[in-house]
Amino acid sequence: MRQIAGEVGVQAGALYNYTPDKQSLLFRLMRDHMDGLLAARAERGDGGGALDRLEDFTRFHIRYHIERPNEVFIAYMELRNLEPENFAVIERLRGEYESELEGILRDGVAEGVFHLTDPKIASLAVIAMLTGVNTWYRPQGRLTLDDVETLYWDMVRGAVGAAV
Amino acid sequence: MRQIAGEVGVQAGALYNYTPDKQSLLFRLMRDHMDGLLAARAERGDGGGALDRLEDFTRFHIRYHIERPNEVFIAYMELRNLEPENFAVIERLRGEYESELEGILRDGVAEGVFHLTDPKIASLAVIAMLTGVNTWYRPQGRLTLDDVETLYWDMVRGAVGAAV
DNA sequence: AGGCTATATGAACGGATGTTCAGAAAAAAG
DNA sequence: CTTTTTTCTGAACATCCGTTCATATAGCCT
Repeated sequence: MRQIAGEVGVQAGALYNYTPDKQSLLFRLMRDHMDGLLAARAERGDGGGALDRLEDFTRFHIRYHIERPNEVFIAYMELRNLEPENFAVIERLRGEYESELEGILRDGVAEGVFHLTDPKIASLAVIAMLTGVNTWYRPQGRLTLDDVETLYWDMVRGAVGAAV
Repeated sequence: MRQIAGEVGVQAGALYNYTPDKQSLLFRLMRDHMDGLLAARAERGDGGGALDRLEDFTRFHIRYHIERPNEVFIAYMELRNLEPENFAVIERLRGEYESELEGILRDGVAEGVFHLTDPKIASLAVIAMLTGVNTWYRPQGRLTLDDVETLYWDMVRGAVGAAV
């Protein structure tokens, strides 16, 4: 708390005009992040075939997460510091987001364009793969964000068994 | 330290007969984990074509990590608590492991069995995907470890552009 | 200008942390 | 059994942490 206050340019006590305690601050940070993610995702049109929707999801996920490295870092590293009740809320939101992808995968299987025996597991695998970009991507690196999106889209398309 | 001592059944001070300080304890834990991982990996035969070697890597990675959830958890969550010098050592070991996979992918591209424009990125993507199993797998779940291995192998094979 | 509300300070609190160390206890060696 | 070595205890240390609160400051309204 003293560190946060320091970066804001204020004493630690002053923070308690804005949050009842540290746990609430962390929770609101993480819930706002998930709300923002779900809202931004909802803005994307969900029309078209499963293949197009999966490509859109892939590019969206990478871009949204890369643009918010701090939130993403906290969302993953501080999960264990949430009180059980707060943890449950965040996990539910995360589940909602995963269901978005799972729905696309199921539709694609139904369309016959994806070949997956377990869309639920596949959605977790794809999200893990995509979120992994945050651990190595550097804006000044050799790849543009567009390059990265395309590379990952190729891999995701293959992973779900879509034709080349 | 008091918590660790408690689980061992000893007072905190006694731990300092076995480690000079907390940082060394964490570092040794993580280095031993990486050493073990590399050693276990080295024991696997590296003969055969790239496709077989990739399948072996996939199954090996999932199984080795699932059998050591605590070490893996610490290896990921406590990275930021390593002093720079120690961090560099762990990162180098991790790089060694990633290079194993990258080598397989490069060989597969050379053989014409994989279709990847960037084997380095692909290796990171595959490892992220595989390690993700640790976040959801539960031994009493609906899938056996063998099921999981096979599901992921199907996805990995597709992701690297291998023929079905 | 004066009063009111919102916000900030700075010291203090109780408790947790990593670490040290003199002395007790336990184990090994003779 | 006695001595020596290894291991453990229990208290103490300095420092850090989240949080509270009386007091001071700042901004706004009339």
